[in-house]
Amino acid sequence: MAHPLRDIVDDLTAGRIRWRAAVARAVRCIPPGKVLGYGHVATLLGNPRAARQVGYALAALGEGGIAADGEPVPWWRVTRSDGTVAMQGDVDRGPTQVAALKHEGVVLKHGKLDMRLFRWDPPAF
DNA sequence: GGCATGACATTGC
DNA sequence: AGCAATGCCATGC
Repeated sequence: MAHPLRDIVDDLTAGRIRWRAAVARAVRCIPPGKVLGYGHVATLLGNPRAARQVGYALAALGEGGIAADGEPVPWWRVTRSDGTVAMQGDVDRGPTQVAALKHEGVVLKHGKLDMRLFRWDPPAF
């Protein structure tokens, strides 16, 4: 397993894991201080058009971002491709995500973050 | 299998 | 820049 992402994609395509489980594992690969767009995650998993389903998978996370496997997921490192944060209108999750990002050094200017600067460059595989 | 539901992306105003 | 209309597809009923 040279690259964790490769294993995830393999498990997904082989039908060993569900889509949302693949999303959870992929998001865990994002290092602190970096972010990825929903579409980026979908692309990594081999389904470029399933951006919306990435959001759906994250929405299915339990309290505290705990996935079905019991492990936490750094869901706050996933933003919209234009650099805005989803659910900003949400009194709970919106501010929480912004605060978590800021804690890792990801600053937002005018409600947006610079994707050119903070987007994670995944290892090729 | 059909139908509704979305933490999105893209395009066209 | 901002907004509406469309396309998308995993999940659950």
